[in-house]
Amino acid sequence: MTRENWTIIRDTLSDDIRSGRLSAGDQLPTETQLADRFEIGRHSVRRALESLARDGKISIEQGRGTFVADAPRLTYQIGKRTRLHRNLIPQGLDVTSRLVSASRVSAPDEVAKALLLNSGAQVTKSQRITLANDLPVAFGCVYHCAERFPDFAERRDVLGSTTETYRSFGITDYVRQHTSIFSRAAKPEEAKTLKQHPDVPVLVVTAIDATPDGTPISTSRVIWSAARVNFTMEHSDG
Amino acid sequence: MTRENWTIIRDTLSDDIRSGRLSAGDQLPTETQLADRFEIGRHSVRRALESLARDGKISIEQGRGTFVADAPRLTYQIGKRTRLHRNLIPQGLDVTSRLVSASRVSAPDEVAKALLLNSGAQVTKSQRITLANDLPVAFGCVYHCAERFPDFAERRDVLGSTTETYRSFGITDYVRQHTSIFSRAAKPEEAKTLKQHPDVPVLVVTAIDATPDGTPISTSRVIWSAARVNFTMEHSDG
DNA sequence: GTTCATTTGTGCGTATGTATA
DNA sequence: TTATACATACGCACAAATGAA
Repeated sequence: MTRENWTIIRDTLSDDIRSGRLSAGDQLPTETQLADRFEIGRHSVRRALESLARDGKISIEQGRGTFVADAPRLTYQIGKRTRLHRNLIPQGLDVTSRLVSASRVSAPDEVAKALLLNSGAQVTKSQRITLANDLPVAFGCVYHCAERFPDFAERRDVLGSTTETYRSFGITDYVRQHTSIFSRAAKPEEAKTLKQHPDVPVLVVTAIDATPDGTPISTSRVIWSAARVNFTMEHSDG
Repeated sequence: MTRENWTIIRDTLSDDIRSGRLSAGDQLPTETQLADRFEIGRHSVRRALESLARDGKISIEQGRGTFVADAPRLTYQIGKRTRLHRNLIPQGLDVTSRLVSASRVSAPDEVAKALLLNSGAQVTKSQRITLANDLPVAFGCVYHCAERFPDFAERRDVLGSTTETYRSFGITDYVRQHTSIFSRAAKPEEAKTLKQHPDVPVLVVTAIDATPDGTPISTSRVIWSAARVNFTMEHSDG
């Protein structure tokens, strides 16, 4: 079994990145240059680059070039008290979360079920995107019961934190009740939103938050870049 | 922006599978036949098939052909009391777990740290593979302190369950203390072990189990097929 | 056990489209 | 507008794995 051509260049570049011969943000040679240097076809070069892009090691940008990725994989802790900012800021990342759109819709079946509402009840839908050091890492939407939280998205945008927003509705504490995670290929729009290569998969995280007595107050569905996140869970009470 | 060729065949086949026009286990036309039928090149066909394989919808086997996947995505519940069999049997899947190898090694740094042992302490390493309906879904290894659990792997193999094995060591209860999950591309051997297409990513799950008083008793590192699993977590105490 | 047809895997050359600066 | 660099696409050849004759 002889070594395949494309794995040679993949491993060479991968080593160059790990060892620091290529550092974050550096531009790689063009595909044609790599093909010439390694004396292989451009198809093989592209295959190697795709493989590296899928692992988040490089970023391929049409018309510009190929660059060593500069975003470290961030750790996101899921737990009973999942809080975005407490979670990500300690890693030295500049984390921001931006409201993309807010609307009022009749609840899709899964949402109604999660929030214990009648099928088709009115809910608010807030779409948000989360960036770490200006690079998107996740985006998705949160649903709230429209009757109880009529202007959740707007208040959240003004107050700057989910915890504060709930407080403004008289809810002093809330906990994560349920989380599910699975992996799938990214849709083209998702790859674009996350500014990642179309072949990088995404992790779909569905969650339900509730008040401490167990009443569900929100459900969310967030698409994470699989190459840029690492989930951890502590199963104690914290 | 016109539609790309390869996405047409991907979506056509994907629809055929969803609608039941192609059912589990069916053999797809050969790549050449598909290229002829859709009047596109074989490269585009292969690209579409790879995309479907990455999502676990089909299984591509060199020398045999391409088949509609017949394994449903299983749900694995992670929680304070994670138990393999209680977890997977209710889904109507025939779940088996087989010991691949057992050995005694000096603990790698991460293992020593997780088990609160001195660096280089002796630990037992059991490698196991888990199958659902005879198809591999995960494989990995569990480490135990060699002093406290000298023959864990062998006892586990005889007794048939982890819970029973711990009981034989005088431990009547244990809980999941910590879990972490991230996604990466599969290594070629991993793809082979999981009998999956080389481009399907894997989810790496690292965990620490402990007695209820918080003393760690084992740490594990399990590679899951990203296309065949869906993790869920309940954050209550159960 | 060997040979052979079948089917997927790897690889190269080439042409053209599209995004970026 | 132009040049550059990545994206899509086709055709062809040969390698490697499988299974049946």
